[in-house]
Order: sequence, then C-alpha cells, then structure tokens
Amino acid sequence: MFSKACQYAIRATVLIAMEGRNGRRMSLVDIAQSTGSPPAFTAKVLQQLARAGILDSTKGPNGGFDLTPAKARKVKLSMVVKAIDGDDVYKGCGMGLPQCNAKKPCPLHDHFQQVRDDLRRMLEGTDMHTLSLGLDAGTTYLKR
Amino acid sequence: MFSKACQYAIRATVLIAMEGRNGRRMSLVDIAQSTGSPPAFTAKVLQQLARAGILDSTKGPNGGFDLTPAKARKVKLSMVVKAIDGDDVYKGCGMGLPQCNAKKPCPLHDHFQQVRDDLRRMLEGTDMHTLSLGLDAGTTYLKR
DNA sequence: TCTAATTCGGATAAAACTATCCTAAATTTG
DNA sequence: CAAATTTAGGATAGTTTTATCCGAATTAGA
Ligand code: FES
Ligand code: FES
Repeated sequence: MFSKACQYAIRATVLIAMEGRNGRRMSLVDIAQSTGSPPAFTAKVLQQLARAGILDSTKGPNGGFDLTPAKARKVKLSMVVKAIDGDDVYKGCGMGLPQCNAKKPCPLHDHFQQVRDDLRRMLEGTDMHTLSLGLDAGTTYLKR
Repeated sequence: MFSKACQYAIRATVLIAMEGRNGRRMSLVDIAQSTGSPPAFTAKVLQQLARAGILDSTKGPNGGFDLTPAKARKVKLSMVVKAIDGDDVYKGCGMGLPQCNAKKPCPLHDHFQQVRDDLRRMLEGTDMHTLSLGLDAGTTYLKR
C-alpha cells in the first residue's frame, strides 16, 4: 500500500507529534530508535518532510525535528503520504490506466473507486495530533 | 496500491476472461497489444499466473492463454493480487509493523483496518467473469 | 516429417527503491 | 572563540522491480 519510506515517515511524524505535545523536540537517532527504522534512511525521509513544510527542523545541540500540537492538528495523513509517495495511491486508477476517468472507466472502476475514496477520506480526515494521542496513553505502539 | 506487474496481471486476466466467453484463447502479443503493457514483461507475469493455476496456457500454433467462463467466475481479484504482490496490501499493517495486531495496534490501526478490510472484501468478492462483462459491451476500457 | 507458431525459462540490463557513509553547515554551550 | 552536537546534502552501494532478449520445448498443420 505505502512504500517503506512512507511508513517510516508516518511513524516518525506521529512520534514527533507526541513529543511536541510535551513541548519537546526529537533527534534523528531517538526517532529511528523509537520507530525501529534505519537512521540514515530515515534522515532522508525527515528531510523531505521538513522541505515540504510538514515538520520543522533545528540544527545544533538540542536540535532535532518538531511539530507543535497546533500544527499537528493541521497535518493530515494525506499530506505525509503525498509528500513521500505522491497521491496516486488514493487518487489513481487501480488497474494503472494513466488517470482514473469515469467517462472511460476501467473494468474495476466502480468497485475500486469506493474503496479508494474511503481511503482518501480517511487520509484527508486523520491528523497527526489525533494519531499521537494513544502513544503515551500506552494503547498504541510504533514498533514491535 | 498495486505493483505494475499486478496491474498488468489484472488487465490481462480480465481480457482473457472476456475472450474466454467466446471460447477463444489469446496470444501474448494480442494481450500486450490490447492492454497496453510491455510484451516481454507481461509474459513473465502471465507465466506466474499460469503456474499459480489462475489461467491455462497452451503452446504451439493457436496457443495462448485462456480462462473458461466457469473458471473466471471462481477466480477472484484477490487471487490475482496475491499471486503477484502477495496479500500484504489487503492484510498487512498500514504503518509497516511486522503484522497487524489488534492486541498491540499501531496508531493507525482503527482507521486503517476499516479501509483495508473494505479493500479485502472487494478483492475477495469480485471475480474475473464479472469484470469482463463491460468490455465487449463497450462500457469499460483496458487502455487509453 | 518439416515448419511455423507459441509459451517457458534463463540470462541480462535498466530503473527505482532502500540504505549507508562522509563532509559541510548551523547552532548551542563553555 | 572553540568545541561539541545535530541536521543538510552529496556520493555511493545493495536490493528489488521493471523490462528485454534469446534459445529450448511444445504443438498444430502442411
Ligand atoms: S478508471 Fe480505473 S479506477 Fe477509475
Ligand atoms: S497494527 Fe497497524 S494496521 Fe493493524
């Protein structure tokens, strides 16, 4: 469904949002540690998110990545997915035709569109702040 | 969502199912032509499907790939997807944790599970015969 | 039986994705 | 100002996916 890069991006952003609720910033190594993702590769992913304006980064001692609760409420899952994988997964044709087009639909169109639009609504309606709530409550986990 | 190989597989299988309704077989080059997919690569994909028992192949003159209407009704989309991409897309964790596990869920679990299960139900409930019906009716298309 | 058509399988190559490493730049702290 | 910390960015590898090519095997038909 999502690429590894995108899954790392989601895990990291949710974690940073949780830490942001305590007014803290997180360093790359802590993020990689807590999400069980490869540090160097995760660095690239976080840089993409920072460039996309999805999270803020600070260099130097006590630097790292952060996301204020106010901003975390505005950052939807769809924005993270789009920044890393593009929006094809929740907007494209399921059978790979150049564009989904109801006027000239693929055989799967009617069946697929429903599921895909549910996915799109879910991604566009879910924000990072919400996803981060279960983490320190101990009801959800970022790695196993 | 699905890999290119899997999209080619779906397009090809639907087409073969349509031709099967007329009791005909289709050759690789005709399939590649009608679905707009690269012939050599499509060959590999079709071989996988044949090995998986999803469609039948015949060598020699007038050979090709075929799928009887009776069998096309039994071949679900999920079988094609699983044969090419595996079942992770409709069974795995959205954030990439090793397994989706409701006892130790990722932050996305509740949101994602619904969409993913809708996808699974759609894939498991849609058969190739049904998908092929619109093709010769001219209401659906395999390429643009 | 010979030939042509066609899939099968292996080898190979190109592109994309995943991953690592190293140096530069920025920032805090002493 | 110097040193330490931390992200940024470029270079480079390894792996997987996508794609092509070619010869072998099989089969229909002349
Ligand atoms: S045309 Fe294929 S999903 Fe709409
Ligand atoms: S644990 Fe992640 S989707 Fe179920």
